[in-house]
Amino acid sequence: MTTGRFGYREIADELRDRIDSGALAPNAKVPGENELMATYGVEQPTARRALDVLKNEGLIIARRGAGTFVREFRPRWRVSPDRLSETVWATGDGVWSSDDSEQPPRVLDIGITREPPPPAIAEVLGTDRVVVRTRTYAIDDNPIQLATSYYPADLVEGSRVTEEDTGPGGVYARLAELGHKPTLFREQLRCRMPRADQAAALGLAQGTPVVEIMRTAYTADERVVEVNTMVLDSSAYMLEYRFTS
Amino acid sequence: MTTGRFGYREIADELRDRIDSGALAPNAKVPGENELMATYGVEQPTARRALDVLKNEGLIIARRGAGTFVREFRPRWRVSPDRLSETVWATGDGVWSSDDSEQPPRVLDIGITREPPPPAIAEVLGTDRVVVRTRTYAIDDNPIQLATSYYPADLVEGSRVTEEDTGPGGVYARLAELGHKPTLFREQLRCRMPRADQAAALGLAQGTPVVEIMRTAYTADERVVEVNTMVLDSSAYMLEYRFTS
DNA sequence: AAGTGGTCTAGACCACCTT
DNA sequence: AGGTGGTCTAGACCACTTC
Repeated sequence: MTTGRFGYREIADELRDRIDSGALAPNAKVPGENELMATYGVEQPTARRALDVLKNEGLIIARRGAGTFVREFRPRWRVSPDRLSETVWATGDGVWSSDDSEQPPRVLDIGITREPPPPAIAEVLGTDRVVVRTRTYAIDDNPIQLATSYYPADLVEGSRVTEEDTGPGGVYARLAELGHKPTLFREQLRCRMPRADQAAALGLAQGTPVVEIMRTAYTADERVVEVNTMVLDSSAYMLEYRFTS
Repeated sequence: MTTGRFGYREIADELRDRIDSGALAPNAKVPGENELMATYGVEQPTARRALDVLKNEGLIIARRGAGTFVREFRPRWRVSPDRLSETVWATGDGVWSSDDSEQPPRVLDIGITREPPPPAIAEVLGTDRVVVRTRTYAIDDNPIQLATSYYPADLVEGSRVTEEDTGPGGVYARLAELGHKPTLFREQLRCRMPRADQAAALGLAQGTPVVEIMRTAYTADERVVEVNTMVLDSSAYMLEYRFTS
C-alpha cells in the first residue's frame, strides 16, 4: 500500500477532532494502541506516538493497565487582588477566603529556613538576610501550588512570621502589627512547562504547564516587605485581576 | 549487558542537568541522536525519545539537517494595567506605548466581521449582535499574540470602531467619544497547551504553552463595552499586574 | 489470565541543511 | 556528499490494572 497511509499526525488529528467536537467527552476512553493499530493499519510505535502527541497537548491522560482517557479541565480556584483586601485579612480566613471555590486549599508542608535567597530576590529585598517560608497548597491531597516567601530578617525575626502558625489574618496581619503593613502589590507572571522537580511535586500530568508568579509586597513608604514566588498547576487555576483606567 | 543501562529518561535527565547548570548555554548545540547513541549505547529511537522529552519541556529546539539547540527564553514584552491609563490613550500610541520594550509589536492582520460570538461572550455582552475585530500582533514577523474583540453592535455601528484604522488612541478613545468610556477592566487568565491551529498561527515550538486572557471592559455604570480574548505566546511575554490592598 | 500502556532493539528510508 | 533530524516497520519484553 502506498496511498491513503496514515501517519501519527493524521491519527492524532482525527482523535483531537473527536475530542474537540465532544464525540469523545471528558473522561471517555480513547481508542488504545491496539485499536489504533487495527483501525489505521499501523504498528504499535506509530499508534503510540499519536497518543503521545495528545498527551503532550494535555488532552488525554494514560493509566497503565487501564487505558487512555480524555482529560477534564476544571479550574476551580481563582485568585484575584480582592483576596488581599484588609477586610479579608480581618476575617482570619487568610488569603483564600475570597475565592469562590467549594473548598479552600489545604496547607500541606510548611518549612521555615533562613537560607539566602537567589540574587535577584536579594536585590529586590535589599538584603540577603531573610526568613524563608515554604509551603504546598493542596486540594483533596492533590498539590496545586508551591509557594516560597522571603521576608527581611530584621523586620520579622522574633515575630510569629517565623513560626509555622502565624495566627489570625496570617503574615500580612503580623506585618501590619509590626508597623510594616503591605499596601501595594506587584505580581509578575510567566507561563512555561514545569521543571522536572516541580512536575513531580505537583503531580502534573504530561502536557500541563505551570504559572510562575512573583509577588512583591510594598509598604506605603515603598519598602519591600515580602517577595513571594509561586508555582501553580495551570490545570487547577483560573487567575483574575481587576483594575481601573 | 544487563546493568548500567540507560533509558531515555536518564539520558534526558543528564542533558537537562547540563542545560540547567549552564554547561549547555542557550543556543548551544545539544548532542545529536548519533552522539547519544554512541555515548549511551542505545538505538536511535531511544536517543530520539530523550530529545523528545526536552522538546516537550520547551528546553531545546530541533532544526532538521542542522542539529538540536538549547532554547533561549527572552520574554521581551510586558503588559500591565498602566497601558490602559487615560494618559496613554491620549498619546495616540495605543495600548503598547507604555511597554518598556525595545520595539512595539506590529499589527499583522486586521479583520472585522459581525459573526455572532460564542454563547459565553454573548451572555457577558448582553447581546449577540456584535462587531468583531480580530488581529495578530507580531514582533520581527514572529506572531506573538492573537486577539479577538467583541463590541455591542448598537454601540459602535457607524463609528470608526468598525474600520481597520480606528484613529488616534484606538478603540477605547472612540468608545469614550461615544459616551461609553471604559473605566473598569477585568482580566481572566488561564494557561494551557495551544490548540493545533493556535500553535500554527503563532509559530510555536513544541513545548510552548499559551496564555489565554479574557478581558472585559466596563463603563462607570457597569455596562460591558468590550470583551477581548487574547492568546499569547508564553515564551514572548511576561505579564505584570499591580494592585493595592 | 488477559488487556493495556511503557520501553527498547534493529534496521530502513526520507527530508532538509551544511559544506 | 555527508550529517542531522523525522518517520515507520516488526517484533520483543515488562509493569500494571482489571477481571
